[in-house]
Amino acid sequence: MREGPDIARIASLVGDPARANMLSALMGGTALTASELALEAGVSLPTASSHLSKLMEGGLLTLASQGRHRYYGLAGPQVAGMIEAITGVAEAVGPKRVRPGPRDAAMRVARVCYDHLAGEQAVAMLDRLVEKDILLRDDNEIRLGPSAASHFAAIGIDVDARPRRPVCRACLDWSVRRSHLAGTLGAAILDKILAEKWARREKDSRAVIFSPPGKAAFERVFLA
Amino acid sequence: MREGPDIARIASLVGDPARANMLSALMGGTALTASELALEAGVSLPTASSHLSKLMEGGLLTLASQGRHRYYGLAGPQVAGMIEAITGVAEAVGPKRVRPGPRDAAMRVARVCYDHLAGEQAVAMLDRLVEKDILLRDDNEIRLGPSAASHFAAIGIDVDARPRRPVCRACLDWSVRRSHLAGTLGAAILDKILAEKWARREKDSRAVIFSPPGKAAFERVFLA
DNA sequence: GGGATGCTTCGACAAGGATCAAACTATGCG
DNA sequence: CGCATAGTTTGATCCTTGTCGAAGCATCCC
Repeated sequence: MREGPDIARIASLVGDPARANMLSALMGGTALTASELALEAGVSLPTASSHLSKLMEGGLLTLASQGRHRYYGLAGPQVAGMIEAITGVAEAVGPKRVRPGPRDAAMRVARVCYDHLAGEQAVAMLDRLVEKDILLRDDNEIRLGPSAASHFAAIGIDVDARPRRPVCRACLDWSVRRSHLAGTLGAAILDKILAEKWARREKDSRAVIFSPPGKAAFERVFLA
Repeated sequence: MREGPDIARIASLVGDPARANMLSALMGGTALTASELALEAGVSLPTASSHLSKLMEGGLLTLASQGRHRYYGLAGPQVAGMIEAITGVAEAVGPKRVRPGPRDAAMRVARVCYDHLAGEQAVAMLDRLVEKDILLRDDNEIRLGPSAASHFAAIGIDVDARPRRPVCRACLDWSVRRSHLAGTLGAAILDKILAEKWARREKDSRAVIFSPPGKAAFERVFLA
């Protein structure tokens, strides 16, 4: 018999369809209320509430009360990474759709992963940043290269002013099956993409749609 | 309601304690028989068999029949990565022991991961072997370098005479969160460590305790 | 062939847990 | 204060699923 971290407990929390849907919905990065999550999961409000308290107790969610609204969000990037990993396996072993829908295709190109960018574009970006030695990659650990501070400062991102979370993190991409950039730097880059209106978020989806000029700008800055 | 990959299905497969124990047992990369897995999970053989067929149907395992033995193994590195991610979350949110016991500390330094060494020592060893180009690492794939055969022959390990399983494999370490060496070579190295009495196994635990001279010898051979 | 071993299937049972309606608490608004 | 909205708790129902004993296949060894 094995001892050690109770992985069955965590996995079974994700293993209920209603809870899985809630967690997927929260992968968009924005915190949601209990009723929104109930709708998202397709269950009644009491049922949703019960699930949410279980997820809270399991440490997978955080709660921010604002008046009579209670906003639930993912507990952190590690939880988001786990959901991505599970999604990847589900995608790989799941029934192959004969024809992936258009939204599906957009998701593969670029999507939000908790608070940063994922998908082909994101994987390409990390590759390029490592290739240019702006970031230094060692296994799953990513560090800033010597030129990182000045490089990101030039595009308005201050890599020093973000103390709490790790600046860089590798996050496995379920569609490409390689790593993309997470951490505060990943979050800051997504912020910039949206702030500059290079891309917009698809309503009710994690897909991120680049406009043609936005795509060009993004590639000039990050893939050049 | 969400559509997309059925993550609840996959997570619920991992979400049963018996199945979770089986999957943890398979994280070493060694394929195991149904009876071994039943023992590992602490359930009867019929129960184990039922779980195994579910895991197979879910695409999480592969099966290799050899005569009347049927060896179950993880379906691939992606599945292993998912287990690792779940383990990481479980570790993070799990009950914080007020004071990690001495055995816990020992486990972090060195432990058995089915048939090879894991923990800080093992991660350091793989790093060093790659640094010296004895092993060639490419993301999660590890191959023998040109000098590998002679290097290991010098310490009594024949890297050629082990056909069945892959010689090298990266195995993610849950305590260090980086890779260590699995595969037949990893197994052979652990054998040597125990045969030379550099270390002993703690009773009823996975911890591996080095004696002071044993530690020095290990470091001389593998970390120099 | 016959017996032993490894494993799966069948059948029955028990337990856990997901679900919702209804009642209850809390916050906001006028 | 009174009413509306957001959310949780309680209780009852029902169904899924994990569990093991016994029997059934398959493979190996003598």
